[in-house]
Amino acid sequence: MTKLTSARTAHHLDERVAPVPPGANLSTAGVLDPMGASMTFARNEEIYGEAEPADFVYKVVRGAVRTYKVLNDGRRQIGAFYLPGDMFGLEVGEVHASSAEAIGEVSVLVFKRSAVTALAARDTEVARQLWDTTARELRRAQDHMLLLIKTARERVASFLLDMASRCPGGSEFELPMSRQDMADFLGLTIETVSRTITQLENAQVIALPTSRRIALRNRAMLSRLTAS
Amino acid sequence: MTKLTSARTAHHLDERVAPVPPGANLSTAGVLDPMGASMTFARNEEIYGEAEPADFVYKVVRGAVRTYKVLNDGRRQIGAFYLPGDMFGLEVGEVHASSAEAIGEVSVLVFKRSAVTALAARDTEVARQLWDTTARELRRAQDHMLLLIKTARERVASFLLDMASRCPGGSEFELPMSRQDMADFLGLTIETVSRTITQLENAQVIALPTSRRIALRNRAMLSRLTAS
DNA sequence: CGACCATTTGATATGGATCAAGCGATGTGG
DNA sequence: CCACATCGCTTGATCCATATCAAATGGTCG
Repeated sequence: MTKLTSARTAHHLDERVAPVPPGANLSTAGVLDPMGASMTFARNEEIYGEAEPADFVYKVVRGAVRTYKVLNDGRRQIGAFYLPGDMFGLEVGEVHASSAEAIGEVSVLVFKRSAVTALAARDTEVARQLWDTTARELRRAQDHMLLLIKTARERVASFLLDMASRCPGGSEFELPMSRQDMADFLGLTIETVSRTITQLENAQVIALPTSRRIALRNRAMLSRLTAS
Repeated sequence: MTKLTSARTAHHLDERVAPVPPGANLSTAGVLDPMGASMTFARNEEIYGEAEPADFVYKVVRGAVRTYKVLNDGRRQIGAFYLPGDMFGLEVGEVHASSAEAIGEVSVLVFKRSAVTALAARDTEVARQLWDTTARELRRAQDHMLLLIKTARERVASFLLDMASRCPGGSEFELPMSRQDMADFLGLTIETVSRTITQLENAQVIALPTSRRIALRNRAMLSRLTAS
């Protein structure tokens, strides 16, 4: 795992974050999107920190984001990766449960949480969608727990299939994150991740046009290696 | 980990599950409780299965419940233990994300999900509480992920402190679950759990009046062993 | 008492971590 | 344009925490 010593950067949102009108909704269509302020973050820049006030909610427009928690000695667990179209940073409590960082250059839409929850108080449908967003995160977290009891090969196989389904490009796609990020997501070391990927390549299950680019060669086999 | 071959029992709720009147709420005070039907389950009895329709929501009255998921080869990950006062089985989607079983003899209150969500559609406060319940589960799951990257000793220490805070009796309490359940919750084997507990006992950090009964002797040390 | 089940303890094996070095791509300054 | 530092990734050698296999112990209930 990585040992982090953490540097902290703060961001202050200007007043361009408009109030949200009644009647809007949060669906994938992004009806809310025009209400959000656009912001960009540099590679490895912190978007928010764990336990900081959760005043904003985010939606990825371009790039990728990681959320994570760290133990007192710096071991890091990445809880999730967010890709374009994904929402993150939504909390019910007053503070963020994890930290969030830009993986590469990232642009996001930012919404005032108070505006979103105010809208939910008036519109039942919006309230349901907020709840649904949290429930989806919960299911993801539960699946992640299951992943963390698998073998290294099973974890990597599961991860690659998941990324393949989320990245544009079908069976060939670009990983937005480093091997270290993958390792901290999967609960493995960077060396184990690297070796496992090499094994899969040798077994013709995948190909690696570049180290960040994955081509699925035998999806059925990969699926089998997943342990469901 | 346990290898399960799974036996499946179904339960059918009689018509004593009453509709929920507007104005009630879900707080710990349990204003909703009188609306729930009481049911009991025997040791190891299934309460619901993964992917079954999530028509009911439950609240533990007496005993303890485990929720879990299994891999295709039977490895089991227990997602959570629910003790008296805890709510479980609440889903946003149509089906349960995990299975649930009674650990010992358990009695629960059962609510129709449709009644609860109908209430939420009329009462903003109830809607917020449902969302909050899911968000609390999410935070728990995120903490659980973090636990799964710790060492065996750290996991066991974290677990014992968590149970101590949730069980009545302060620094001496009864574990409701077997070593196997603990192992499947912690992502360890039963042998490793047992040995680790023995180590903690030898180090005078805890005492074991019986194998199921834990007395915390040095909470500060246990806390330190937690790795935060 | 005797059977059964949960738990502990012991001996050994192993998957993944750790420590260490090499390699290739990218960028920088001379 | 090239020497060379840097960074991300891979590969190799060894170690160790935890799993696995096996057996003993202890508590519970008929």
